[in-house]
Amino acid sequence: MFRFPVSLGGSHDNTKQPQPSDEQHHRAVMDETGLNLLTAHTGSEESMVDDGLSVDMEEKRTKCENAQLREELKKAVEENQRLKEMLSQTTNNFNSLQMQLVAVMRQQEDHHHLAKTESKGKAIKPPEAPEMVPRQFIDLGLPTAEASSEERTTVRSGSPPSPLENSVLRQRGKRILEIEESPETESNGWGNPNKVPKHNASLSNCNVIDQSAAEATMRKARVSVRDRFENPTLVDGCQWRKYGQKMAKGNPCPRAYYRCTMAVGCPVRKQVQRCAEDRSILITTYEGNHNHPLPPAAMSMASTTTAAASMLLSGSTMSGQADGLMNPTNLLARTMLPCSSSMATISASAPFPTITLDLTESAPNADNPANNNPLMQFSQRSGFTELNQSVLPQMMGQGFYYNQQQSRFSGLQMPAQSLNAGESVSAATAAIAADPNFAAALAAALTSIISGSNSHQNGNSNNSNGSNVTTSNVDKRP
DNA sequence: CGAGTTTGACCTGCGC
DNA sequence: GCGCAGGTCAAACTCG
Repeated sequence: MFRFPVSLGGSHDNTKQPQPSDEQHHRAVMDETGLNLLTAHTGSEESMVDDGLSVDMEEKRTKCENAQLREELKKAVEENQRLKEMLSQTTNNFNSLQMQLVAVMRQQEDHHHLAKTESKGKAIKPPEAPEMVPRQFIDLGLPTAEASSEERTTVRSGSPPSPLENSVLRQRGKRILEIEESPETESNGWGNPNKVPKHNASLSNCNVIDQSAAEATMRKARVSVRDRFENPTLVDGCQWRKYGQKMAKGNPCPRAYYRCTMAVGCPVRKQVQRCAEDRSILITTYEGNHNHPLPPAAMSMASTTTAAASMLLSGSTMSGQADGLMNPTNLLARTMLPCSSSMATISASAPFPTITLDLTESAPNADNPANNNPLMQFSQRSGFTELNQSVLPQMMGQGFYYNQQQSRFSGLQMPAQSLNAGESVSAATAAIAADPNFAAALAAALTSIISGSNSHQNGNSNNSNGSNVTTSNVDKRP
């Protein structure tokens, strides 16, 4: 069984182990805001006031502290060892899955080639249905009716290949992605969304228009996070570069604009502004999806915000696609809502659909750092077991990079209140399977858990790992 | 010297 | 059409 005991709740750690990055976090907060915010007291150093104890007493205390530190170190080493084992096992599973994928793709390719060869003898070739399996699984580009997978890849706007995609292509001997920077991409890469070429609308292909609209919608969807700026959760682990600052109307504090610089062409931007009413509150608004894997430190926030964005969109687009249960974002749409009344609000009146995650309010169990992360809250509030508490956040954080690109829009219209644990687990399994990295290992683990603990499972076939490879082809890519 | 920040100018959308 | 506000660009500047 796979267990991921790593807490992704931002930089919080249940074990309260020494965190040398705390100071960096706070400095980063200050840098990020560009607002010269004061940093909070970072040290946990205790008062060293002489209380009159004798030297012996102090020595005893020092020894005691040393023992405690050694104990913590020992625990950390054990934890590290466990993580290493898990990593190697996961890597093995990933490799095997990848090999299977390549085999399937080669089969498909051969089949396709064969069909083409046969059709060459005929004057008119009947329209072919797109190859669904490979694209659904690996092609993160927007599917068009006539574009081949290679074409779709090149159309993509400035997004570097995913590791999986790249590796597959490497194995196919095609390094397409290295030459994918089209002139349009160059000119638009960072381009102002407002500067999206208008001639696009004149393209004859309606799909292109739909895609543009879909992209625009997704691009405009925002997730706003309110948090006190001393909360390191806001330091999301990504690298940001400030590209502008502006005074916003109605707020004496300037708004700073940042873009993600962790990968060339990453479309994610964020705005940081202090709350006008309470200047100790930072409002960070994220926009867009990362096109690169995120560092662990960034997983928590990124998964939270992108999940919220996806939730927002899946609830607003109402596409009615049949892939609802296969979409991990729907899982969040279904799981976050029931518990999000106090921490997440959706604004329909805003210029762009925006969901606000308010992390300033402490949860009842305030001593639990996980409460700062809505996803953690979800996993706890929804009655998930230890498995879910450990696996789900990890899976979400790890998987969203791919998941966002595979299924942007989905149409799950299931009332949030109807969610039950069984469905959650089913959806969780689907979500896991949508992530190429962890599909094999985690889906197997979850399935075994489900079959063991959820005898009342409703028998929904969507929860099985077998069908997950054919995830939605509704959307797919920024 | 390169990377990041600052800041005024510019562009675009929207309401009137 | 005009003005306003939000958002972005890019040259100048700063910093390590």
